[in-house]
Amino acid sequence: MKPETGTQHGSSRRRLLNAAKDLLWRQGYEKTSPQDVLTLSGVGKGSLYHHFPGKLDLARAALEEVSAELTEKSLSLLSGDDPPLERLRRWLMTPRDGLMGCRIGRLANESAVFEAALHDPIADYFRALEQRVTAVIAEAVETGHLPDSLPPVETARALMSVVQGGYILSRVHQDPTLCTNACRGAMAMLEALAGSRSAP
Amino acid sequence: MKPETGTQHGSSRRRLLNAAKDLLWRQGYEKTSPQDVLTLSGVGKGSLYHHFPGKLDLARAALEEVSAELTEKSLSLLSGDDPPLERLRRWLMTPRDGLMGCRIGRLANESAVFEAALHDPIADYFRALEQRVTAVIAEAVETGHLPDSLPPVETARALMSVVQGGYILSRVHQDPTLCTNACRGAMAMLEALAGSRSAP
DNA sequence: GTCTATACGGAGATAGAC
DNA sequence: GTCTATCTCCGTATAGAC
Repeated sequence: MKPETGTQHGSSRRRLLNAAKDLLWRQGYEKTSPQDVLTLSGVGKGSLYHHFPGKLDLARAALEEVSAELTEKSLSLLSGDDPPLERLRRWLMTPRDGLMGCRIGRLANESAVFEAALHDPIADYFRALEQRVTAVIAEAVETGHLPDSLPPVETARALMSVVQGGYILSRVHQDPTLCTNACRGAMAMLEALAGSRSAP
Repeated sequence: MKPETGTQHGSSRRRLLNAAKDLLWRQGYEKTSPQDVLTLSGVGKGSLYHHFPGKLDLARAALEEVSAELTEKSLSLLSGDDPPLERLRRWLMTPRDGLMGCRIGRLANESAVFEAALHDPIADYFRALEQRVTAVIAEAVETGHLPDSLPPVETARALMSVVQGGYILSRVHQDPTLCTNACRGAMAMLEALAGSRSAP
């Protein structure tokens, strides 16, 4: 295991990355200044520009780590020997901090993301997640757990959107339960679809 | 009709508001500088601070207009004499510019929104929309167009989240069709639920 | 009401000592 | 490698002339 996990321990490079990951989550890219990262990490300005060419490169390195972590966690939730609907529920209903937002999706509206180097780690996460969710839905359809009128890819995108949009509802109303609530609504739809499957 | 609609026409106050509405949509609040607004509107700095105490107040006034416009448009799409599912479809599948994002929801992740004066117009829109979508879903359930295992509020929040999250998918992959795609997925779920209703 | 000129702080980065 | 001092530019706002 790596002992260099906290914001205040490990090499300067590691502390910068950990601080950047934290601040990118809490404030986003544009709102996070190099000074913020230095203050949180307890590192001097010289170290930052020694290890990274600039703010953008630090953010990219941080986001690559976040993307990998999130991908592993999400795919893990969607894996297992249990029925596909159960796996979907485990992913959809996993506890989320609605007020913080998705560590990756949170950045979607920043210009830097739209144009520059931050795009890749962000898109990678969404791509990997979409593939897996689509596969699980397809499996549910094939095994008769969901009606075959459901298009797997579109349905997967709808479910991913529920999660991302749920964060937005939580932020807008400053109510951490709304994200979970939206996911529960989507889960209710899936269950109703599963229930209806065995009728005819 | 009001002739003062464009960015380059009307009084200075109106031009400032129109420019601010445009830039808040395209860049968000934090990224938009007073100078940006002045350049786009063709107005001088003095006029801005004559009509508004500062950037925040200008943004709030602009967002109040956007919120009202969006509320009227959305509620209108959800109104009519046709069946509730048809109204839901009209709202869900209305054309959207995925790359631009929701003019209101786009701001959810900005700190200023979380803490300050911009909160009210944003929350107002989401509140009004949620009420209406919930009502239409409840009507669909009561009239037998959707199964009564669907909780109307949670389902409404899920559908609103699909729209908001769809914008995020579009932004992340820089593909304007993904937002529509996610909405289509949600619509497919609703239709499958409606279809299953008449079976037993 | 509208403009230009000016002020001040902080963002982002560099220089160079240690 | 890490630090402090320094630099430049821009975001935000004020002052005061017209």
